[in-house]
Amino acid sequence: MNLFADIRALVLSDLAAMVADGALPEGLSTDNVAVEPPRDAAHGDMATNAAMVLAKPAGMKPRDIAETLATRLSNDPRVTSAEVAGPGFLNLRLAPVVWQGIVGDVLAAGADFGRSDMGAGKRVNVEYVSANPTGPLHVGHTRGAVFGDALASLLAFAGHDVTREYYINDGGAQVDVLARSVYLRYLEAHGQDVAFPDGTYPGDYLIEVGQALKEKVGDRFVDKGEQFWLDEVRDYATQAMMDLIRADLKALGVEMDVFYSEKSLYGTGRIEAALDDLRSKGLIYEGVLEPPKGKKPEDWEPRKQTLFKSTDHGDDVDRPVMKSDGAWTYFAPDIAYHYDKITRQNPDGTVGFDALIDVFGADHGGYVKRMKAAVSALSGGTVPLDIKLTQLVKLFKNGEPFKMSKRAGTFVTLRDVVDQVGPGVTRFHMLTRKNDAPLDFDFDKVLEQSRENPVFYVQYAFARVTSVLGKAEEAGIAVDDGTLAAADLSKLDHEAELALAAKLAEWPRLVETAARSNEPHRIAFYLYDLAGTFHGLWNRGNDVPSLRFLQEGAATSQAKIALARACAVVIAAGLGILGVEPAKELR
RNA sequence: GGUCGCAUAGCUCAGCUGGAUAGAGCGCUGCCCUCCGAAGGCAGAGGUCCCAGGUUCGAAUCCUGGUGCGAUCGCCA
Repeated sequence: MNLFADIRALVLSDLAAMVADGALPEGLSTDNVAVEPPRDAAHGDMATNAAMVLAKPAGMKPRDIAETLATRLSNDPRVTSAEVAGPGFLNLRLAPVVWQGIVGDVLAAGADFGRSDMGAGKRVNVEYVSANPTGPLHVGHTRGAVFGDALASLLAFAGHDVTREYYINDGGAQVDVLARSVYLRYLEAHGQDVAFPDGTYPGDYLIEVGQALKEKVGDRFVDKGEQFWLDEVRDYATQAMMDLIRADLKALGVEMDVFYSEKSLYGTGRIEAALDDLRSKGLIYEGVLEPPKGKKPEDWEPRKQTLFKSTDHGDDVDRPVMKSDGAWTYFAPDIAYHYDKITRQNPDGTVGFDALIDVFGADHGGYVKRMKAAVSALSGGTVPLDIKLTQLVKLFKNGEPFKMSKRAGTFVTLRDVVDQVGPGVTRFHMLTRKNDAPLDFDFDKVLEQSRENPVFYVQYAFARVTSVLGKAEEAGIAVDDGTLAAADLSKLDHEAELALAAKLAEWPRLVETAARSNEPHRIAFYLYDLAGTFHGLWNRGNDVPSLRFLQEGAATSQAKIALARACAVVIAAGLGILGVEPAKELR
């Protein structure tokens, strides 16, 4: 199904034949032989570097290898020409029937076109969002949520067995702060005048939580010491916040497989177990850390702490797992959590995951090395952990920067964004940048209907196809996918039509490269590119009537419409990975 | 000071894990609708891929050292 892989296989089999003939020495590695689309389409449809890769180990001139290989490749019916170019590139041109076949392939496979078994069922855990349960999700979380979700879908599409997971930070001091803040709102609900001192959360979203708490417990906690209510209020508040966050995620179309509680690690011996594992490897010790180089913190003083020897696994300094007062640092439960990911008993009897991915905000960048060190140590280096950082989202309104301030109550929540522009636009736009590049989000521009706006441009292509299908049906032409797949695709003989089919042929390959690098944004860019090619063909129909999708005869129409429909199928598949609903019409 | 990330056209950004003459959108210049598929399309100008070395058939891409911007740096998660 992946045309590039097919042609690569052809190249490899011809190389093997050359070895059998004595035209090449035995034992050459062909791992680096690539078959790729050439950067410049004028060079042909595909190019291979085989001759250049093999020249040195074979002790031969690249052009000599290329000449022989070219002759062999030309014998394949799919190849219409094979030319040696430059230092030893081999440029291939493929027969129209190959491209026409792609259209049939797409229609036959439908939404599964491009699905890959590259992942070979490997179990991958993608952890994302993991926002503190202290309030609604804001824009920053939104980007992480969109990115993680699209990445998870991408990996699943590429043949991985994916688990989407959210780590609830319900064990640290911040949920105590939450509890105290809710308690204040609770007193307020009882008619008391309350002030919110520094270190509490004054957000309005807690008002109704305080109200609800009042309805639940009455005046039982009023004017009582913290020891009487903290645990219960904390549990109640955390629960309420997680409900809020779940609803936020749902509004965005994100659904997690697992919510994992940090709190569940405490008092159950699981943190101790994880650290024992490290201790047994000689990686836990008591010690005093050096002060940070350069500017010394004002209040720095040497302290003896329990440390994890993360420097043995690539970190720069060892990291504390226990504070000087004997309490765990935040790092300790994180270690235990990742230990759980590695050793977890799965329902199907397997243990743990083959690979872990964490999606963090950029402000957690300093945390990457120690987390990788921990996973490397715990798994004995067998489970790779990739950590993707998502950069800042800069908000704009009408081109003007939109300042956020938690204190002034002008911070923008996920709900604000989704309610204003919709989940689809939000998701697509958030994926129009690499994860490690800052992202501009302009509330007005993302809704603009122009080529400048990739979301619109891609949706518009899909809508145009839908419109063509509708017109065809009105004209009495059958356009169901089965009929279209069986159409006489040899009628697609124009260079512009074949170019569009060739663009479709890139999709399976793109899925694999995007998945390999954990970069879902590539899907968005591809879709924009594909939409551009489609719109280009559509517009050439203005000047060249034979390029229009609706033609006089039903048979010709069906062939042309098959191409359009194939575009729509791939667009829908791509949007599906991004979590965006294709639009049948635009208003 | 350490660490991580980023640096590509006037602007915003891609660049398919090392390939050929580095791409797209916006902006700019010039074309294309009395109607039939123009919320669009075609063509053109525009580049020291931050700098200096290195690796090799070949570097925007990999390595080393710089420069600039951002994030972060032991009892906050």
